[in-house]
Amino acid sequence: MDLENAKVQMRKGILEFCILQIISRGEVYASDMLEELTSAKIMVVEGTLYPLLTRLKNSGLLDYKWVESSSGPPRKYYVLTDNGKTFLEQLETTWKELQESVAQIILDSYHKKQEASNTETEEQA
Amino acid sequence: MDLENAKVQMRKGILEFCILQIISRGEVYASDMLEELTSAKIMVVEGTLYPLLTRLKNSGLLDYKWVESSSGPPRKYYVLTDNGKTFLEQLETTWKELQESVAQIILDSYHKKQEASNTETEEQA
DNA sequence: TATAGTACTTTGCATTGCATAGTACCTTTT
DNA sequence: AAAAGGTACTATGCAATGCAAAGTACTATA
Repeated sequence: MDLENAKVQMRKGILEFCILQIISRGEVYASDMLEELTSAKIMVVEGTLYPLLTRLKNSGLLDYKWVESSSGPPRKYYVLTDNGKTFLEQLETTWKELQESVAQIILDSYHKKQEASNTETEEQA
Repeated sequence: MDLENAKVQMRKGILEFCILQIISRGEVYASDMLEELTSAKIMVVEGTLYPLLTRLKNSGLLDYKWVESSSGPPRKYYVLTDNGKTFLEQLETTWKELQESVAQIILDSYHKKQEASNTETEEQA
């Protein structure tokens, strides 16, 4: 069982949320998104990002426009559609709920270990 | 783009962590794990849980023993191995880091929207 | 013109949760 | 005793998504 794989799997499913968040700041193109993610210590590769952007565009959550670049090839700048904004809010709620769920499990584990520890102490006394 | 699917995808990758957490409390069998997860609002089905338990056992993170039940068929009680305990700690760190990463992205989005908003105000003045 | 850098596209693969079907064991009912 | 019901576990095809890698396209520089 591989910690690196666990990190990858944990990342799955939240990237969509993170990308929509980043795009919600305003027009942005793929390479900048990658930098933002990396800056937040979420390492993602282009083979992941581009298909994801395509999926989101095809689902009507994103729009894009081509913008000529003064330092290389043209860039695809993405923005959220209204549907995208709505969906992002829903994802934010979902993410919060998930965090709370996990926190509850951790807290319950802590309490039950305390209970078990107290029980053992009583048995020794 | 389906919110329910997004929930499923967000769940992927963290179930392993949640299950190890639950088992870290002490011996527990599958149905009780399902109840604990459901109680924390993480809805998981047996077709997910059992293969996961098998994978964790095969990876040396879990051990189990059969216990006769007074109210039905025998049950498989799982416990963490030492490797399992170590790995769980690593997963807890990984989860925390992921939360922080997401929080940073959200915070950056908030700040950048603020900047954009301030810029627009200045332009109007 | 060739090379380098940048941006985007494509695709096979690995992993994992879901849905579903099925097996097995024990208890209760007929 | 046999059948039905309840509980626990097993197996598998499928969908979804991130990774790794290969490739295309555009622009700037050598």
